[in-house]
Amino acid sequence: MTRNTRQRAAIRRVFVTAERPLTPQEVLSAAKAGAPRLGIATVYRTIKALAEQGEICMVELPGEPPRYELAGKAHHHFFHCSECGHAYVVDGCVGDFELITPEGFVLERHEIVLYGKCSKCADMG
Amino acid sequence: MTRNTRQRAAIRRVFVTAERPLTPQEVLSAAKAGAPRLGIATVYRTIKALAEQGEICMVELPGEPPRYELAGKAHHHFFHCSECGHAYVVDGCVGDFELITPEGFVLERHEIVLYGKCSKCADMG
DNA sequence: ATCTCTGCAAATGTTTTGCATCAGC
DNA sequence: GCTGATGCAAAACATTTGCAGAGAT
Repeated sequence: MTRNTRQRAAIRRVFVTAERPLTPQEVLSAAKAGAPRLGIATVYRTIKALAEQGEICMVELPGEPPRYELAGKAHHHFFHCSECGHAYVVDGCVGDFELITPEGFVLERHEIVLYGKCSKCADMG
Repeated sequence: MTRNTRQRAAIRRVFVTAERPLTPQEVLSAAKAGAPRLGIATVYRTIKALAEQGEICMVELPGEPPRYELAGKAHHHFFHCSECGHAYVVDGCVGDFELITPEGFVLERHEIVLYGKCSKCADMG
């Protein structure tokens, strides 16, 4: 990750302007605007490198391929639209999860995933 | 799904006795006790059929392959042990998720996933 | 000019499918 | 004996890796 190539610049720009976590395929499509001959292998390699440097982080939702977003955001979760399939950021958090943690288990982290229709898809339906 | 074969009986028995959701590979290993020449393709096909009939249901956790468990249980979530990788059932639920649902979004369903160490792994560490 | 990065294509790992054979009914 | 179910092997699909050549410094 030492050289500043056209491909990497394009991929970084995609993450900076994205409003939701993106799959590698979405990154490829979007970054091709700035680097037409970009290949999927380069996307995977660059994502891996950016994640290792802590610039982006992985977002995993149940039954979905990994997505990636800029790192350093406040604690948040996601709303997964059953219509368009996009994952939207949901700020904040509710619930005391220690209450349902079984005896003897050590709770370190939690994830909440909301499902339903996003405002766009709810309007259309 | 009309014939009652040795393989299907073995796979059904595995789900009935399981205390946590199982991956297809885990089902294969466990069911081989009752059907030695069982192949992974049969496991996948039988799981699909049992799920379509509503006997079992799919459990998807972030970044994990699908697991399956007997259907018809009360509302519950899962605790995913970062040490042994098993998914444990967590009964009940906390939090009012409407509170964090964005304006205009329609909330239909939610998932909570807890992460940390299960009692066995916590004892050893 | 050097040496990293890229794109292609082949390898990998998981799930699905085709097909000849086996076995429930 | 029919016909659905099985096991094997090949196909499909997403991700990773090898390698020769392109390009940043």
